[in-house]
Parts: sequence; C-alpha cells; structure tokens
Amino acid sequence: MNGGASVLDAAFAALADPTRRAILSTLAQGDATVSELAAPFAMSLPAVSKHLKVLEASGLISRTRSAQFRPCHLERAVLDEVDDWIQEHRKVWDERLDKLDEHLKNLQRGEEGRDGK
Amino acid sequence: MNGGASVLDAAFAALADPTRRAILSTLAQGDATVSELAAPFAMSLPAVSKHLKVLEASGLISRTRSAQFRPCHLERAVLDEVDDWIQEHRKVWDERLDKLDEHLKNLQRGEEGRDGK
DNA sequence: TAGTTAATTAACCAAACGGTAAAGTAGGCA
DNA sequence: TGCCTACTTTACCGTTTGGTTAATTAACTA
Repeated sequence: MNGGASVLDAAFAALADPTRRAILSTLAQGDATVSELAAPFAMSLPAVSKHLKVLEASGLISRTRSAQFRPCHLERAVLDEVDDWIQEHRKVWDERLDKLDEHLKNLQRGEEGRDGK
Repeated sequence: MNGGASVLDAAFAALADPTRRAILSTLAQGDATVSELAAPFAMSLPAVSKHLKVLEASGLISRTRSAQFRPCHLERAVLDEVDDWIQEHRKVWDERLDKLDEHLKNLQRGEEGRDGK
C-alpha cells in the first residue's frame, strides 16, 4: 500500500523551511540564479546554496549551468507527489468524517466502541 | 503577501517524518489510542508519544482524555492549509509553464534574457 | 596572464530531532 | 490500600539541520 515514501520524506522536509518555500515562490515566477534568489534574505550566499542543494536533492528544483551562473528551475513531479499524498488522505478523512457523522446520527451517543482490530 | 507561515512550518515538518505520516494514515481510519498507534512500529512508547506531541503541536491532530486513554483525533484545518499552499503554487507554476511554452513558440530560440528586475 | 564575479566546498558551531531507558503521573480495579 | 494499565516526562545520546566564515573552483573580462 506504500510504494517508496522517501521522496515524500525529502519533499516535506524541504517544504518545512520558510526560506525554501520563499525560494520556491520566487522560482514560480521564473528561473533565477543563486544570487538573485539570495538577494531578499538576510543570509549568506552559502546558506542559500545549501537550501538549494536540499531543494535539488528533494527533486523540487533542478539546476543547469549557464556560464558562471547556475539558474534554478522548478520541477513539477515531486510537488505533484506531495499533492497526491495530501489528496489521498483528505479523501479518506472526508469519507471517514461522513461515516462518523452518519454514525453519530444513528447512535446519538458515545458507545465507546472504536471498531477494534 | 504572506500572513503567518509558522503553521506551515510546523505542518510540513510534522509531515516530513514517515512514522508520523503512517500515524496519520492509521488515524484517517478512525481515532485511536497511543498504544494502538504505537503497535505497528518497532519503537518505544515514548518515541510515539513524542511524535504525537509534534503532530498535536502542528495542529494536525488533537487529543482528548477518556479514562487513562488519550484517544487521538485528526483535525482537517491544518491539512487544508497545507493543501492551499500547494494548490496556490501549482497554479502559478502551471501559468508560468504555459507562458514559457508560448514564449518559446514565439521566440523559438534562447534570447538569453531573463526578465531582469 | 591577472583579476573579478558566481557559486560551491570545507570546517565549524549551536540548536533541533529522533531515539532510548528510567522515573513519574493518572485513572481503573481488587 | 495497593497494584496494574496507559501514558508522559525527564535526562541523555548521536545525528541532522541551518547558519557562519574562509578557502576553492569555474568562467568571463581586461
């Protein structure tokens, strides 16, 4: 039921940092170089470089070379996987809440019985 | 443009751990106690307890008391916020890719000019 | 060739993380 | 009252994370 979660590990971990999310937001408006991405932050270049390495390792971005620049580029696939996980769980969640709602309407009180294994 | 990101910080960080995602999956099928949630894992009770504390702090779950049990319960709101962030970025992403596509069709070559600030 | 710009790598540090074992707390139950 | 059950809290430990500065690599430019 669970085929390869390490992508999600890295993706969620990458998304957990506000600096990295801001970088992704910037990048959503177009490719950018490391210096350009670093500009808005009160943070050294190497720090941003590390964030980009994390993002690249997660697969959320890719980097190419253009002379001495390393333009960064967003990649959709991993964000799609993250979205898939969330949608899947929201679905089950919803169904479950519907059932619970129905259940409550039927019982109208706490029978205490979670459906044991 | 960015009002309060700390919820996302905590939520993404919480989701970054596979054990915690598994706990959420279990919980999606119904509320459960700490011991029940811990059962599938080769991990001590305190470890699971910590994970639950992280999940609770992120707002992804809530916990009540029922005698000596602490049944855990999924909360939708935060997952919805996470979903919102992702949808927002997928949207911009898509628009941008569409524009790029169009742009490429118009130019058919690398004019090298990123639209500078 | 020497110098400048762009970015990464290396070494280091403090704080956070994920786990442990052991002790403490709180609520049934005999 | 005293014990069992269900959990949490408290050290403690090794690893990872996010940042720093300094040194290095790579490519353009004079």
